[in-house]
Amino acid sequence: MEDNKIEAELKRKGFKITKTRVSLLKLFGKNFPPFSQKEIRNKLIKSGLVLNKTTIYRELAFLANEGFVSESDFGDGKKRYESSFKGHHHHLICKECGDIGEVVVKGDLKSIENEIGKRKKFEIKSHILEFFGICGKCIKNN
Amino acid sequence: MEDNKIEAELKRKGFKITKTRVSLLKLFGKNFPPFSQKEIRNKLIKSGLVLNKTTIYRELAFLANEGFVSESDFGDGKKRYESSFKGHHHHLICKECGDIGEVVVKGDLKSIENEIGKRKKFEIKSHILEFFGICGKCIKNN
DNA sequence: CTTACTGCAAAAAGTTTGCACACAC
DNA sequence: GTGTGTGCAAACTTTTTGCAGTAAG
Repeated sequence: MEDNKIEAELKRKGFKITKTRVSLLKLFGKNFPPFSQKEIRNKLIKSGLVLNKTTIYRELAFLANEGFVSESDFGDGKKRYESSFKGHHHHLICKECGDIGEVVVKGDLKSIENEIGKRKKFEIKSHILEFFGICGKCIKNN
Repeated sequence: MEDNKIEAELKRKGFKITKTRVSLLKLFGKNFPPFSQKEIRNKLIKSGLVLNKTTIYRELAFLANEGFVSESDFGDGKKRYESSFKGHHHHLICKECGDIGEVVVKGDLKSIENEIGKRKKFEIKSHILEFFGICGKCIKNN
């Protein structure tokens, strides 16, 4: 979805087009990895914007609620945010250099979930799945 | 592994058998779900022990480091700890009642990892995988 | 008696809240 | 002008650190 369409939808719902909102949507448009509030804020500051961290937290929560942003968690005590329009994917987190890659897990996971659902009588609605290891670059450098 | 063997191994390595250590190992022996530091501490307090939270954090980190405890994260801002001797498994977290079930995901995940490793040139060492949804009990009650 | 372990208080680090003010429309 | 959005300070939650004192062996 392009930014204009997003803005139109927000307007239609009675929300306003503010500089925070626009700058975040723009940032997320640029093929952004899942970044923390702090990283996002620093990016914005570098581009000349001054925004309070509270504002960023609130706006990220808002955009997540509206379905434009998705949250992820790598188990290191902070939330990460990225565009929802990338489609459902998981991450490859390099323990050596911290680099974050994306990976789409093919149908297999769905079938795992179906099997578990039946076996455990549990209706699975969502999941967290992240992979940790060593990226190609770091394997070479060893 | 029984507690006596664990204690023997710890002793061999020059560590001491303290009341904190013993009480945690006992607690984890009893088919315990992944609990947070606070929950663990409350359990211990109910059983008559008084332990400082710092001590518990430190001991959990120690036991995790020694391989007796494993950590998990459900993306809600706190770590959870359970016995390593349950074997590798994942969790079914009910969004309705908070109940935590366990599930062993069969070989499929390994083959997914192998496929991703080749496709992405990434050496996968570990993963986080947790499922969220509605448990059988809560489905009935709706 | 040695050194691993513990408790306490304080600090970090991430996130949330309350309230007065500002800005979009 | 109305209601959404923002900034600031302060609170809250989880986790970590420093250091003096305790206890296991």
